[in-house]
Amino acid sequence: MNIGDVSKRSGLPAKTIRYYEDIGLITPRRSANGYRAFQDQDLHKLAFIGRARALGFGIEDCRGLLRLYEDTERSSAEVKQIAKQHLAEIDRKVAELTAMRNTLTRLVHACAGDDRPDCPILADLSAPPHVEIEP
Amino acid sequence: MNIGDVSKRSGLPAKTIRYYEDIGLITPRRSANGYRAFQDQDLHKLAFIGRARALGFGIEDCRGLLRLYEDTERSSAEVKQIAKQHLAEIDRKVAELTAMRNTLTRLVHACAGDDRPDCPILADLSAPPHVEIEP
DNA sequence: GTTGGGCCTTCCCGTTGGTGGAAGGTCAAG
DNA sequence: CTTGACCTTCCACCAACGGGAAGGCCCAAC
Repeated sequence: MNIGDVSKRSGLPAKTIRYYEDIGLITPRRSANGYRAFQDQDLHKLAFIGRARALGFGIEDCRGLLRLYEDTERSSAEVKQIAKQHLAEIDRKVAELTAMRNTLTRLVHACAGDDRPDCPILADLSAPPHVEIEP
Repeated sequence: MNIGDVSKRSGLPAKTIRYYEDIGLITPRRSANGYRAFQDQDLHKLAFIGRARALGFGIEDCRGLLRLYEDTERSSAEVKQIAKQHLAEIDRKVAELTAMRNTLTRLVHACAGDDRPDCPILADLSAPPHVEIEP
């Protein structure tokens, strides 16, 4: 398989696949002409990485998961540990975004959005941050 | 005011303030010794940017908001437009993270997390993606 | 006067996870 | 033989800074 085939089958852009080789996630063989010669194993790994990335795992997490995947002596606890940490990070991000969303929603609702210059959004950004104590 | 004072008062790292000057968000004057000489106006702008950044606005949005802030002829509709687009982007990210969170939570719960190698998380990553049907 | 420490300056590299493009080699069809 | 679709490497770029080096400036203490 050439990189184009693998790209189609894995859903990953060829550039990304080359990048993954660069950083040592995969090590495809080479044909005599210098082209990368992918095997099913490589394709499988790339699909694995693609799914891990789709779940938001970082590249180093992917490397760790791949290593555990190939290690039949692994303990599921190691895998779960990585996943739990990532889950915590996601929760952190969701909380951060939700806080932004709350404030922004309030501001957007408070803004008339007409021809006049008066704007609660700019007022909020320019004012010293006033605490929200909404019981 | 030197950069250290402005850093303390605005809560932004000195590095960040220099960066904001680099990209043209602020243009502080210079003292004879080459030090940046900030005025209240600069501090005010930086605080504005800091609050906008805290709401997740990108640098270019900040530039736009700052321009509108200084334009007394603005219409609040322009401001609201930027905020609404940003809000939509936040919603998109929250939805994405929530989808990841759902899958990950299910997988983490399904994984024993013990000494044995059997792991539903790795199984899911290595298998073709199976659809999740939402009721 | 000079030494020390704490500021300040610019400059360049590193981050994350790739994407875009240029310059050039390879291969199969017509 | 040429064309076009592949493939290769290399270099540059994105956001939004952070780290650290090398050097200048300033003020107080000795």
